[in-house]
Amino acid sequence: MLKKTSTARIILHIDMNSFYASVESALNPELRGKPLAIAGNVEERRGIVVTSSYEARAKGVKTTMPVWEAKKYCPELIVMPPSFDKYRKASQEMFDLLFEYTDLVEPISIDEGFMDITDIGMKSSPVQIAKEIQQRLHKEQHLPCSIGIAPNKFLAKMASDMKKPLGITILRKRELPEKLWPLPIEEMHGVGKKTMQKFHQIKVYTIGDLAEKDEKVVKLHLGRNGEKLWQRSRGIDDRDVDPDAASEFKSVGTSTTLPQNLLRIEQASNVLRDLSESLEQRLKRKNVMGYTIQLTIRYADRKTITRSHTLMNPVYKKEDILTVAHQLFKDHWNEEPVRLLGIAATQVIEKENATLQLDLFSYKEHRKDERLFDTLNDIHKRYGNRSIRKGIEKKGDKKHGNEGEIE
DNA sequence: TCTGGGGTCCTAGGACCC
DNA sequence: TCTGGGGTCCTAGGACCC
Repeated sequence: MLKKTSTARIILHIDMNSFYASVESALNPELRGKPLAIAGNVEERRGIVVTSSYEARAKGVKTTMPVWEAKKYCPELIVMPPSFDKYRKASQEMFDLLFEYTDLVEPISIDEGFMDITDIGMKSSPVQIAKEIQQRLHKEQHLPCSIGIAPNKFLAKMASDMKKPLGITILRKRELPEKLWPLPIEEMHGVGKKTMQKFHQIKVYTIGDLAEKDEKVVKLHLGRNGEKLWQRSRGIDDRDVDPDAASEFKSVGTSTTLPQNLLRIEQASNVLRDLSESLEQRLKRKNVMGYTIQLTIRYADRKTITRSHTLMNPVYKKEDILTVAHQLFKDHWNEEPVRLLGIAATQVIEKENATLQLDLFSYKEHRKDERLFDTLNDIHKRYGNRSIRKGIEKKGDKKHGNEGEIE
């Protein structure tokens, strides 16, 4: 009997085309066939194109382009603000359809995901399955997608990119020299501007150049990331399709580019209050709490700093978030004009688990020192995390030694 | 008077513990 | 007399992706 690990896998990468624009067109047929862009606050400076229809792209409209520039290329451009609730709903329906085929679906973002169809390819071929999925998404939900079929995630992802919109591309290992290797190195998933420059320095301009390079040379110049990319360029990628991977949030954050640069602490306080409120809403909806609050400040020159503080107990309430964020701002703002402010909760934990751990913690610590229930008040007084712990340990030692310990 | 907002992962140093 | 070595947590920044 063959070992399961030695069996070649069949992985699909489903990539929705111009997702936000497609959802708008699906819901409003009058938009179909027209140049459409989804963009943020059009009046203000943050108005940039998030997604555009293929009709708009044909005129030169590109993602991240400011709206005024996009309109220069395409005066008849229809510009709509994003409606994330609609997109989330459409995304849910899209993934529901994928889950009809297998449980091995891993959502990667709102508009793309992997499927492992190794074990369902008996009755029909992988291409037939991909075609059926593509046609059903198109007919039932009016949403176009491209699909890549390959023996691993990396190649499936590269394959789905090769033909858009509504493409289906198979990428077999033996086809790498003619299909993958001629591509410029910056088209490789995981290679951005900086990594591209590093590759150019060692005369790597295509994915094929990388595949043929000595692994040691690549490692020397690019470290572990280089090693990983070298493997990928040769079609090696063992990562599993993990349906649970995306369900565990690691951080939740919210940020805003200000209409005008901000100069006074009172202005910052108002913005931070709004951000804290918005973050509370989002944490509530996801049913999570965070141990660490992180503040982001972007200055007028776009230099960006992050400062964070980890708490003894996870928080989600806007008052608690604001207290920490405000303190971080006071401690670290260099008084130069601020372009953007953001607050994120990291070290995130599900609320039920948090409550459970809080109870255990409280029980355990309560026996040592009642004052622990005032953790957040302590933060008001600008206690650091460590000083709180230290203070309590000392007190506990004096009072009862270690007798309060459960473990 | 370009360049949003949501994330993830990785690295690296210092503190601290054993 | 000279300072190990492994492990974890916290913090900050960088790179990348959609």
